[in-house]
Amino acid sequence: MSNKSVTIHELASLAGVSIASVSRALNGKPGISEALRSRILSLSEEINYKPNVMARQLISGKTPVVALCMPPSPYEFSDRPYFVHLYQALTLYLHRKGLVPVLFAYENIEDVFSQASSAILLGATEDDRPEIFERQKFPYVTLETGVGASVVTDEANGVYKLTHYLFKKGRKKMLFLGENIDISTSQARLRGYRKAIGELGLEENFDNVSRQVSSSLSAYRQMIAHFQSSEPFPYDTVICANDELAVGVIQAAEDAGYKVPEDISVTGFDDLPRFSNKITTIHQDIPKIAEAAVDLLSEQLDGLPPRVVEVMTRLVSRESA
Amino acid sequence: MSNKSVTIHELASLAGVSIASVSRALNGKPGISEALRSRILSLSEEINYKPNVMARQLISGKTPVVALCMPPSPYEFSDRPYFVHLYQALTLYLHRKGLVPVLFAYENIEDVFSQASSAILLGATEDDRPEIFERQKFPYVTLETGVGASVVTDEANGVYKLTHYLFKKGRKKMLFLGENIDISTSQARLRGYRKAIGELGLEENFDNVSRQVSSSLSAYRQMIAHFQSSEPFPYDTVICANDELAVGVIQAAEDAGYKVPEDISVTGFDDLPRFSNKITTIHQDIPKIAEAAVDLLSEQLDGLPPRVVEVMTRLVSRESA
DNA sequence: AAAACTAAAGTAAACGTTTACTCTAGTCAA
DNA sequence: TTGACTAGAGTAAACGTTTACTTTAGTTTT
Repeated sequence: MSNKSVTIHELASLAGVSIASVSRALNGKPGISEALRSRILSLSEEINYKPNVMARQLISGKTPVVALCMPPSPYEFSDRPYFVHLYQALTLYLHRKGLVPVLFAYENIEDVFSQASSAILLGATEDDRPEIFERQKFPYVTLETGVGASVVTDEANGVYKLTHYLFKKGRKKMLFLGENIDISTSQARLRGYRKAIGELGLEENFDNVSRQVSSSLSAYRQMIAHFQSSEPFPYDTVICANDELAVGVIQAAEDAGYKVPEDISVTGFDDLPRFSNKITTIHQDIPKIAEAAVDLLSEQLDGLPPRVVEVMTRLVSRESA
Repeated sequence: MSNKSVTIHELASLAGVSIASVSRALNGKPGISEALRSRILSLSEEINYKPNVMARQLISGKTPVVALCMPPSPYEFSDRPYFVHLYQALTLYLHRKGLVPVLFAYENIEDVFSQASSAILLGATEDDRPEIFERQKFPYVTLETGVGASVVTDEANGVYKLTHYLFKKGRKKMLFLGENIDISTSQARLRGYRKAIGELGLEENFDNVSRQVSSSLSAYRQMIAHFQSSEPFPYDTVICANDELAVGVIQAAEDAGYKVPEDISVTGFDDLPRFSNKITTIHQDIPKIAEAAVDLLSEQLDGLPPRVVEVMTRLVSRESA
């Protein structure tokens, strides 16, 4: 475990060639035989050579700034805890790759082109940012869109498994509570619920919390209204599209005199640390998502064709269901 | 407006000295006369010389990573919209100074020492992170603590002015609604209220929302309870310690049949874009705060003595009061 | 007044790459 | 067979700093 990292010179002398050849091999530049190129590439792999980012920057004259483009503010909130965790993981992996993260608000999208050299788009499932980037031929990666270079999670499958799990636990009357159901990530979650409900032959019920400044508060008010209008409450389970909604639902249920999970089971989605001690939810592997996004971005910068990476979710059973 | 930025060579030849002398002058290194040093410094200022960050990094062998340390999660929420806006502004200014931002969760504080070379501590008014950093002699800047290198805002004065403003508008029975009143930033806001109330000879009333997963929801429930226990509501104004609380209070008031601002005036604090169309609030100049924090950090890295910078707040009058 | 020291300045190497330019040897056309 | 061409390799300059080392000249010591 040497502290000093290996340089292009060492790699070159190990391969018995000049540093120019190594550089050409590594960067896919012409002027080198395929035989030598692949020999250098595998040797580089073997001794775990990582090009020094600063030397590269110095010669190219620019810092590789990656714009972390936050979601449209009122639509999907940029400060949803899920996104904040993602910002954190992304900055870490970007830094490890020698890329410099800068956060950009949705409103400042035009600045991205002048101030950054690539971008990761968060919460871009519905807006037209991908088109703008496409038109500018600006390298970018999206999350959850599934087109171009994109990281997606098997959200639908997560809810699907959850619904089956709840059924096995004896739940029969399940309500799906979505938020901003017109955006595709909400729809994916709903789709998973629908598929399971169909297979189980149960009645399908869903309710949509309209976008508001506070998800928890909106869910709370909606559920309170529910409890007041129909007594007793006709469902034994509320499947929420995210953890914040679940928090509001649980609070509402308790305020209305119901016991969770005895009277009503409540589930979330995301498994955010803030709530993680209580809620049965579907875990998002945020570090893995971030890592995949950064890898895809590197590939974009290397001119490789875009691809879609899928990250799996995992059911986490806790006390709310 | 030349595109190419000026290098140390040009500066040196303009001054008629060698680049070594320039470097020494700029970095406060010994081996140069005071006369020459100040001449170079002022010339450098004049032609707006900015040292190339990448060359510096290359020679020093390390990237200047700045840890953006998020607040303790359950205590002050790392995803409070105020902080998210701050992250954004901070990454921008750090990048402009050639520093690389990486977000760190409160839990990962130990990683900071191995992965970063300086830090900005957000929401560090109560926890012991400053002490840890002090002990490690690790360069850092805090927000709102007022000790060491720190950016503070005149929060108390903001609420003070707001209270006077409301009084002028004819309001007499004002309730202050704080959140986590044991943390110093909440206390500063309360202090401003108290001072004004004392001067005006009014009755002092304050209520504290205990920390919960959702500020808006907690405020909402607390106000609903208020409305139910005492009818009619004994206050004509609710001064909230932040915008999120105000959202909950306004919603609660409307649900309880009160009109805002006719029956009850409600004010916030922070002036976050998400709410900015409606709420009378106290504006925080987030870009200026971020810039000041980054400047202080640079000074720390240059070995300058720590100082406290104060950023002013501004009353923004809108329709909720 | 010469030797020894020292402060202030300059010179050049180094950091780890990329790339323009040069060299070599093999291939091809005439 | 020779000259022109070319693919594949090497050499060295460049990017903009910092810093170890050297030089210069002024000051002190004896």
